Amino acid sequence: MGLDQGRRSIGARRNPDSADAILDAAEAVLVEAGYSGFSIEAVARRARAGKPTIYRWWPSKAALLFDVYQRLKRVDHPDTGNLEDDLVGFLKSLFSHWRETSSGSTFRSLIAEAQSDATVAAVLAEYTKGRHAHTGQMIERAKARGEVAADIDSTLVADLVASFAWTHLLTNRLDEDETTLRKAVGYLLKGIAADDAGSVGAAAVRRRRRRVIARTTR
Amino acid sequence: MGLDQGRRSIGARRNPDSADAILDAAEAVLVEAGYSGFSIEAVARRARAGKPTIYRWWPSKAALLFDVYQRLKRVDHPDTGNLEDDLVGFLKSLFSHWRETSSGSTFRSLIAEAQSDATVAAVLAEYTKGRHAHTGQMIERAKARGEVAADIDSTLVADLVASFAWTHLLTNRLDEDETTLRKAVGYLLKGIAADDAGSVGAAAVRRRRRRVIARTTR
DNA sequence: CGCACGAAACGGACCGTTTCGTTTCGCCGA
DNA sequence: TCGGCGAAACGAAACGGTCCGTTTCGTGCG
Repeated sequence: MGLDQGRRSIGARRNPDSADAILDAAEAVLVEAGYSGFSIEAVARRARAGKPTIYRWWPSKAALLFDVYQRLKRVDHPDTGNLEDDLVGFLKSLFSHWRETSSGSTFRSLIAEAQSDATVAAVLAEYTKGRHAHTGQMIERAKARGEVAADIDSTLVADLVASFAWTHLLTNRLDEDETTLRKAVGYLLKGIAADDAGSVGAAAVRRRRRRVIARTTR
Repeated sequence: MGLDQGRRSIGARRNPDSADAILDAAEAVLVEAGYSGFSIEAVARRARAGKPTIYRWWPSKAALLFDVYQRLKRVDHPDTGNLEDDLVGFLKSLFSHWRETSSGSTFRSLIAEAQSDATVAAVLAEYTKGRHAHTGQMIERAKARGEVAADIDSTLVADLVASFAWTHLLTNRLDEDETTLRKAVGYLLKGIAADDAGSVGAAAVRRRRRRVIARTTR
């Protein structure tokens, strides 16, 4: 299910060039004019496309934003064998991706849009649920290694991590330095650590950690 | 400093009835039509007021929202002598206040508005900084009691708690049950606990806790 | 022919501002 | 103390402008 459900799919022969031009233009407008300047008319002007063409394929502004975001999305969910490094790495990757591509503004706009459109809110909720699953897996892996207590609610922990990320995005604090990130993750991690993995053992775990090639999710 | 800085202040004799009617109308419109239906024209119609009257006193939609919010704001920062209860109580109070008054929709709208208006973002940032101070004091009190480790960054912890609250507001999850709240707070708390206040000692602390009349901040 | 396209124009909503004529209120002089 | 005058805030209406989402047109391509 998605925001673009309204698109005609039977017998449609959409012009791919046109669609790309529109997505390119949407991205450009968002970067140059910001969310407040992001209108279908502006995108159409920029893409030298007609408004009906946009409306034919994207039922709403949010659907267009969503496609722009998904075209850009590329975030690491590292697997280093150590949860702290995994989480800090994930957040660093996410923040820099949000900062350095138009993906940050796009996602901010989507969240803002969701505040006035229940449909967008629903799609965004489902989407983030899927995202949380990836983070949850990082925590489950740590649980399997005995790094994290077995009775920990990994969904809730993933939610806490995501909350941290969202708030930093929304309040324009994506430039947070690694020290602060590590401190925040550290507080949380100590709170969910397995009882036999005290602060002494943690150093041992870190020494033991495998360096695994980061997995990149689409 | 505020969003309403533009108001005339010298020799102004604003009609208080009119101002109240406008704030009442703004609140009503927000509740009945939601953020997407919240327009200056709609508020003016509802208040049987002229648009210029609104623009005379509030330079922007956000300034009006901000005044509506501040008129409603009333959240407990409890002091029970136990940080977990303080934080859970604070969150419960905040969530129910957001849920049961128009204050939640108003704050959501403000956050959304901040995504497209840098001025609003700045004011909101300063406002939340002030709010965080209250939460920070709860943590500092716990630090003084020896409940929390001395080297903990209470600002960062307050930030984490606020992130949790914001995200729940923005994703329409203000109905979170106390168990989940307590679990989330618990994870964080164990992470920042003083070393000599292990999970065994925590129960003792809880038994020892003072029940203090909750302080209500404006 | 069928269909997607760009362009143009539609009615409608809201923006922020300007121009009206009216009402309210503070001040000041009688 | 009281009456009146002027300033200021008011509601209503209308302005030009932008954007909405839709409709209509002529064009071009398969």
